[in-house]
Amino acid sequence: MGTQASPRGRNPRGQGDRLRAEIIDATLGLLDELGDDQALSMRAVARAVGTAATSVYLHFADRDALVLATLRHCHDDLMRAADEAAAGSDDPAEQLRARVLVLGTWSRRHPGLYRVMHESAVNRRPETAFRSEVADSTTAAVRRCMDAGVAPAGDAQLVALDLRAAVHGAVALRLSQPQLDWPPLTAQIDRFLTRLVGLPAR
Amino acid sequence: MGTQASPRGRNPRGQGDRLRAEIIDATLGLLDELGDDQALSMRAVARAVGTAATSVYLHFADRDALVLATLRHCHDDLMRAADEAAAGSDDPAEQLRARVLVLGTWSRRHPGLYRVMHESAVNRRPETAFRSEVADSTTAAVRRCMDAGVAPAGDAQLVALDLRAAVHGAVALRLSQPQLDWPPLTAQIDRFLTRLVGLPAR
DNA sequence: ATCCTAACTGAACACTTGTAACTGTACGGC
DNA sequence: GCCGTACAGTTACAAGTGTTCAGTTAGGAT
Repeated sequence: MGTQASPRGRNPRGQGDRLRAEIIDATLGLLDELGDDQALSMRAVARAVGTAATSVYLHFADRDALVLATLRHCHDDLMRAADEAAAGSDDPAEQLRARVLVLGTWSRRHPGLYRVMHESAVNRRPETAFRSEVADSTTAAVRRCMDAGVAPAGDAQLVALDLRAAVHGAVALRLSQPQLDWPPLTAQIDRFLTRLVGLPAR
Repeated sequence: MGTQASPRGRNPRGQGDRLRAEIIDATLGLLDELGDDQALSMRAVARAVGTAATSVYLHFADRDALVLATLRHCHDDLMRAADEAAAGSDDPAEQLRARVLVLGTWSRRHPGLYRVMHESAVNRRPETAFRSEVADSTTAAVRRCMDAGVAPAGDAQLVALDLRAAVHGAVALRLSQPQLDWPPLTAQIDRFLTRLVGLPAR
């Protein structure tokens, strides 16, 4: 329980940011366990890092700032994963599929973090505008499919919204009731790609 | 702020359960405001009812029991609304549509409660098995569409799951970022009914 | 008028929380 | 040798939490 890290030594002069990185890292872990940003306590973060509770305030103004910074970190990681997955193919359809599947695999690897990113009250604050990047990249991928003719022409933004909603719903249902046994997510996502976007069946 | 109800008088002899109903009612209101069952405090409930904090324990063993009872109440209300809506038509397609639309309108009327019902950690407990009733009723409605020939035959359970996921996703996205302006939910649900279930376009 | 008991209350325990104010400590330059 | 400063820890406070326990009231039966 008392996941007290080894008594950390002080950082050398120029590297005061090292503690900052450790704090964000610990916060990522805690948020993933908790699945709720409101349940995160500064003291728990400090305990996990092995530092004094007040030392967190040297790098983050308050709890909200810490959560926000951590979620931004999280978001960048998710975006990078999506971009990397899409880079594996030249086919726009495969790129869209890869991009969407990343959401599924990422949510399985970091269930709590996925929940915090999508359900937390922080999303209602303007500082989390970065979240729209994921939406925009999906819309762009859908549009490329239409332009390439692998998907019927249409309102890319609306189609992308339908796809995002469906995929998020599929993921969210699985996260909220993990004790049930769900049919494979990948097949469900493929159905969404076929029926909502109009990609050819695999 | 101090939503202190009028100093309530004691209930007559046989009607001790009246306080129980008032407590559940207050809890419904608080959970809808908070959108998170972990943020609910027994003292806040007591304040809202206008009673002593300890009196809550006369009717509920602990906080979890109170939340569970409240969610069960909530669920019954949702099911009744869906059944009533479906009773308005004889066409299985219209019945399915009405049933699904109820989820949308209910979520708009009780955003916080919808979130608690779908996102709360209580869902991972076996006592919330009643949640599957909503899923089952949707599956049955889909199957009736297939049997009546208004939807192409197929795996009703799988189709219903796709539909539920999509609708829940559409609702959840809107709830988690209400500051964005979303296209109409009804039209989106109709697209889902057409493309995922195969109902004729309206 | 008495008593029983259902219905309810107040005070208290043993915490946890965010955060401000203060107090060190060791390293690099002088 | 000295000292400023970047980096950190200690102490403390006021507020809040779930829950328990020992009462206290009042309505109905005797």
